[in-house]
Amino acid sequence: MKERSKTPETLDERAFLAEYDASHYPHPSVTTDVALVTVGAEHLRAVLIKRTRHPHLGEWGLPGGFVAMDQSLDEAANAVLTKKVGISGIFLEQLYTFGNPSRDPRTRVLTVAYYALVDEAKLMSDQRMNGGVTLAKLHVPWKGERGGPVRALDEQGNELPLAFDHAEILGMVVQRLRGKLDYAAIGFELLPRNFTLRRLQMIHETILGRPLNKDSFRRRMLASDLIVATGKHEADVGHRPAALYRFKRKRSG
Amino acid sequence: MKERSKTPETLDERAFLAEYDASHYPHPSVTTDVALVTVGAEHLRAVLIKRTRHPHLGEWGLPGGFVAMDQSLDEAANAVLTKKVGISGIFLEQLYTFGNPSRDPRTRVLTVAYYALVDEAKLMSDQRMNGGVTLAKLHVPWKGERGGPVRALDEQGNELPLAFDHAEILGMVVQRLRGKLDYAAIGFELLPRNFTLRRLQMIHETILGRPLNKDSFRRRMLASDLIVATGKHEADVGHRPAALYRFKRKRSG
DNA sequence: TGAATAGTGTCTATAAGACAATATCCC
DNA sequence: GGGATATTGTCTTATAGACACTATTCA
Repeated sequence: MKERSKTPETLDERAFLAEYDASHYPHPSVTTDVALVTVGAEHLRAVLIKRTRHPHLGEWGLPGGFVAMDQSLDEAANAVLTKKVGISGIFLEQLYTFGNPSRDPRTRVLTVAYYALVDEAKLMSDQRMNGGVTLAKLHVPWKGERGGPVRALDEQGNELPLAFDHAEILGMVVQRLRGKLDYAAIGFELLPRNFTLRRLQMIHETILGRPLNKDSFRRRMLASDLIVATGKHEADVGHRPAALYRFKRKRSG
Repeated sequence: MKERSKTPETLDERAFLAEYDASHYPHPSVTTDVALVTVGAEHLRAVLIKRTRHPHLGEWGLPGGFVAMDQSLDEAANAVLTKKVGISGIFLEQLYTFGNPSRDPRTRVLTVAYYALVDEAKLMSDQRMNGGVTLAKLHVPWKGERGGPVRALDEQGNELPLAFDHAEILGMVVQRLRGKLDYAAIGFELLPRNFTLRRLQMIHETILGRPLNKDSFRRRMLASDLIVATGKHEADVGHRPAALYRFKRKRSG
């Protein structure tokens, strides 16, 4: 540390201030928005909150909040989940940072977007979906990993207008999920602890938006070393009960 | 639109201000850092600039700069390339946003990291690598897509100490490149317009850090519909000259 | 001609898709 | 037993890796 003071003290200070004095520049506001995604029977779904303030009052937006000065981005995203949705301890990963200068009409607001994954049963178990909070169905108007905005629909299939650039953010979430599905263990984040291969396949099909070959899917999963048979089986299903599997957490070594 | 004004005007204004008045909160500084990467004979390489200011004076950092209030993040990253390295019109993509509160000892500084890819010949053609700017060799101490920081070395193999969290950023660049290589056309960004299959394979091998099967690589590339034979061949190579190929830009449809 | 790498052809192993047959549960 | 889905097994096809062989250039 001491070697650095070879440079004259005055220069050090001048240089230092030139870069760090925040008040020299106006700074953008920084928020984090979290797309909390789950997979229902037929659709990808995301938690949306009805805006009670301008701008985009009455439209639907992702849960979000400002990043505090002493908070890491991950902490800020976790805080959004806890405070706005009342859920924690789930898969959460940074997605992308959206910074178009005109994305918020008030002032310059960057948002560091995250996405979170959760089993639908866990999400619905508590009374989280009350007035102003909904679990919208996502309609993806493109195939494969092409990308682009998605639409949000309510139970009746009515369009829920999305605030800001949140349709883009949700679109990128779908794109990311489709891309990661093959090589990352994200399907399991959307299922309860024990699950059948059929349920897992349905998760994959819903994310990808296309049917998968059953034989091949089963073989790949069983060969993947990602899941273990629990020895248990379904019950009360009206047909031969399927074996229940569990996600094998990555080897501790 | 008129329905919204059911809410009293005063509430509108109060709500509006509560969210938008920037001065209510201190805001973090936001910079963008760009990892400009190329592939040399044996190594991945990245452009580094020697810091002439505190903190981390004398260490090496990625080219970077503040994001201006009227600039999109992409524009800010492009401006960094133009102003700090004197290059433009190359592949540039957002990587990740780093926001650990202690990553910069001065004040809270988020950085939206980008990575850019360029053909080594194009980079070296001009006199860009002068005092304080170097094209460091990257040493990746992990295999596959595990991730983690990488080290920067000069021509003699001496360690170039990296400032801030730039070793992590470069590590994530390598991770991203390895992940995208199979399904995205990024290899071509690192080559001149015309190239041989062998050169393309070397690019892939350098990025992945492992040898690839020649027959299989050639077959995959020729079947991929991503490249076209130009009809031309190498010259003056001391052995049978290889056919030159060109990247086929995505169909305009 | 020899060194060196490009390019072709063939064989084998592996994984995916298709399909048929059998198993097991609830009603 | 009948309905419904699980699970197993076999066959076919596509792709990757291995290897042998031929082709072409410069020195």
